[in-house]
Amino acid sequence: MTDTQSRPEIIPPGPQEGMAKAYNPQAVEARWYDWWEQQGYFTPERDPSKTPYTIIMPPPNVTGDLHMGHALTNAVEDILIRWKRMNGYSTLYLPGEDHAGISGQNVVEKELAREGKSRHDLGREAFLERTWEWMDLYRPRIRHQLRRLGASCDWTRECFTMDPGPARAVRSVFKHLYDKGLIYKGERIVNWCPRCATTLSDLEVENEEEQGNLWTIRYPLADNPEEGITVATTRPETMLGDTGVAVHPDDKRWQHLIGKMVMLPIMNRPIPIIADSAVDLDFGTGAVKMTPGHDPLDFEIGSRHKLPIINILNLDGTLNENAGPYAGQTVEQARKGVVGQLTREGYLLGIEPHTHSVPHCERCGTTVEPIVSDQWFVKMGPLAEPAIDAVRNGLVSIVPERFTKVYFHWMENIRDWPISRQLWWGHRIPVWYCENGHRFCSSAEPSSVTNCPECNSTNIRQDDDVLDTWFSSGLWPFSTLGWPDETPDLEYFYPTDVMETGYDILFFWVARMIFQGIENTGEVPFHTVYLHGLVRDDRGKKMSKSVGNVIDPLIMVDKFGSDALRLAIMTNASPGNDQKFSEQRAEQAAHFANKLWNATRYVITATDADAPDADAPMPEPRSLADRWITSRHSRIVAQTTQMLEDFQLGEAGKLLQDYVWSEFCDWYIEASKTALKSDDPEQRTATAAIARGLIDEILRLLHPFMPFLTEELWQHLHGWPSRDDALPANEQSLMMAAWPTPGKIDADAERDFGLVMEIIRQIRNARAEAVRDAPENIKKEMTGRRIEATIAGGTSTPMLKQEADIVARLARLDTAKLTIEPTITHAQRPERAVTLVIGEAEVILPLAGLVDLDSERKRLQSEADATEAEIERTNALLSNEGFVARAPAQIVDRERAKVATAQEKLTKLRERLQAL
RNA sequence: GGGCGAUUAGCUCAGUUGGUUAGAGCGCUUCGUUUACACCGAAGAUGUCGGGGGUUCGAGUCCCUCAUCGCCCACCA
Repeated sequence: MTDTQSRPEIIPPGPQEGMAKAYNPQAVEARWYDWWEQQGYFTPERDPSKTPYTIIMPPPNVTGDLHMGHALTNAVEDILIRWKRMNGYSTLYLPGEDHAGISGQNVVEKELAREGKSRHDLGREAFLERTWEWMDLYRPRIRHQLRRLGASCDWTRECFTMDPGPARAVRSVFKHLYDKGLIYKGERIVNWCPRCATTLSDLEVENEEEQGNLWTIRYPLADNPEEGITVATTRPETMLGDTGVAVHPDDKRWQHLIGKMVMLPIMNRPIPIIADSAVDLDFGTGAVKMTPGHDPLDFEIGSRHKLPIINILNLDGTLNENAGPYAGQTVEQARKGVVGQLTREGYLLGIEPHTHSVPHCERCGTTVEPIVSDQWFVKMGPLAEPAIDAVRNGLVSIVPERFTKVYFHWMENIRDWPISRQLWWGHRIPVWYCENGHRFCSSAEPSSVTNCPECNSTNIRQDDDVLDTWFSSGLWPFSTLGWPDETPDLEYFYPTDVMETGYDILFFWVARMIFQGIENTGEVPFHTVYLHGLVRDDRGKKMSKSVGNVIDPLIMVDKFGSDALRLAIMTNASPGNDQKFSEQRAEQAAHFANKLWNATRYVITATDADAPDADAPMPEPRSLADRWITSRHSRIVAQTTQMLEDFQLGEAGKLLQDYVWSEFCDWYIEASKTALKSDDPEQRTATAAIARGLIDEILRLLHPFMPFLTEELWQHLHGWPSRDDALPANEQSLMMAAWPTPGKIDADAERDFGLVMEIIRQIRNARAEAVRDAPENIKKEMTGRRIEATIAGGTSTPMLKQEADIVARLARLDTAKLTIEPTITHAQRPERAVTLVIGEAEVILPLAGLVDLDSERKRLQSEADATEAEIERTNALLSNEGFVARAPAQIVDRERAKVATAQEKLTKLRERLQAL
């Protein structure tokens, strides 16, 4: 158990010492969450002038701490919520917790077991009290963990599935479906977990392939023991409950025996041979023993032929009195005994190894036994149909789209849903029985139900069973908003917008919410289902407590910060796909957080003197670098927004991270340094304003991903610690700041600064190469030394002259000796120099003593060869008539331009080669 | 038995209407203490995009097929 209870001290926002030099996630994260909440930012107004945007949080089970799956779920949801909030929507992110039916009961039973007690020792009431104690202990833990993850949810609307509101919704829905005849009680074959002592739905059963045997047994005819029928079975002990043998009506081998009776060995009971086309001719002997009490198919065939049902199992999985001599034994013991006896008595004809799937309880792993039992069911046919239509008609869309098919397949083949559970913890079935044998359903508060409506008897008893936990979960999108009352919240926020959850509970939960929503509210509960994948360990294994490969998200938060964890978990996967997570991922994201901290800190301090009024609009960019980054920034804003709209959240995060690091930091900040030291005050203020304006927008763009860090940095940028508390509350926080809108694209600036970057890169490269190849003594001399250069810029000369300081600084050139000319004659070239041809520009680096003619010739030659190859390749493409005719003009033009540029480059390279 | 996904650099993975010479992070090599950041910067190496076939002017991207791995669904005893 982690120390997630201890809460870091809250440092209230307000006058501080100034911005810390080092990024400390713990200090940053402790500051903001409570403040946000106090400011009321999490609680949306039902403002009719605004558009609502609602996400109901999938309620975590109150059975333990949050795991990485929760961290992912809540990161995705919080990103969407924060993004929409910044776009002016009235956003509701409604938190809650789930009572978790079987799991909830199990954790408490386990705790009792450590005290040597069972729930029966306590009795129902005391046990429920004990369970509530557990819930009261764990719910605050979950709350605290969600807060640390930064989930900007509205705690004033928090719900628990067992709260009075949702409980009333459960009773109302039950009564509605009951009255409509869609809930019924009946004897059906169900999955029984002997350990949990309850029924399970098919979804709660996991089938596992197991190595077993196929036994063949001879059942003699009742009237002629010499003759018989041979059956094959994987579970010989169930023969004790056999009430027939089935063969296919067309089976030549057994046709003549149809209608005859066989004598069931051991039990000495005559049972009939029946014909049913559900029997597979090719499996085993073609004859199937019928155990309608303990096999789903046998139950089905048996009910067609009115075979008696014999239950041979007690509820704890041992055999009952119907098992004759084997009563009281476990299934395993009985199997051994039955096989032994059959062998001894000569009925066993053979054993062969056979793999078959064995059902296990999803929660405890115990082998599940099919038994016939009186249970409550929801009739699914009429409910499934509109739920299928809703998705087919696009009222609900599923992201990624491929899960739509999975949804259809399940819904179209759906079977009735067994909803009663033989547990104590959960919503008790709102049905009562009176002494006169009447049964009635009431949606009223159970303690107020006192009389039978038919005979007015007060001697009534409520059904002992509780409902499948997913029954209440299925109502979650509206039960949390006050349904069945027509509350203002329901009116305003429902239907909700996005249901975000793991693909593993598409059937359990999503499908059920869809049909419950449609049936009970007349509307789909949400328009979009976004499904994320599983978080696995670094080797791709599912994280599980028993394997011990679980990564605790709160430990990651302690180590690297919540912001880093969120960014890491988001950028590590694409929608619907599993991800492998390792601590290294979070560490990497923490590095980015640190980078952002330092970059912002630099921008603030470097521009403070020239900083414009924070509310002034961004000035027109003047310098090439300013124009370039402004244009690039515009593109990033547009792309990020588009990606978020397309639910490409991870891609959006990666794009931003990449932009900030390798464009804004690596190039723009470096380039801006010369402008910020410029003698021209106008240039200084313009660049200062742009740098501040862009970092402001960068923080906005990153805020949904990294809420704490960006808020802190943004506050610093906007004058905190001297923040004026008199400002309107919604102008004080980044989380309420407006989402950026893309500005103009400046293609010229992008191209021109691209040339500058390329010149710088190539000078750096040439220099590094020359130094690397130089003799030891010269290498020493050259290390760290600035060099001189001449740049011939063609028509780019004025632009390059303007950017000369940047080029010189970043390429480590000696500014005193950097000359920029439109052209350069061969006579002007130094003897021993490296020539770089970059676009229309030529760079001459007199790396005296480092380069000899031979190696320079070789270098130029290989570059010329490469350029020639490129021209050839492109020309081949352009001479392809199909390409020119059918490719978009834009693409063709680009190829043509490419040839022209390359041709020019080649000419220059050849000239230089000849001159050497 | 059906269905879905994956297969891209040494590792983990992006790559959504087919369009420059296929990208990122980590790792690796070399260099670097330039006043935001060594949790850093610069330069570099590594790919028959699982195999085969097809459609197309053009395929990692679309179609067919095969292989390997994984998942989901299913009443073959």
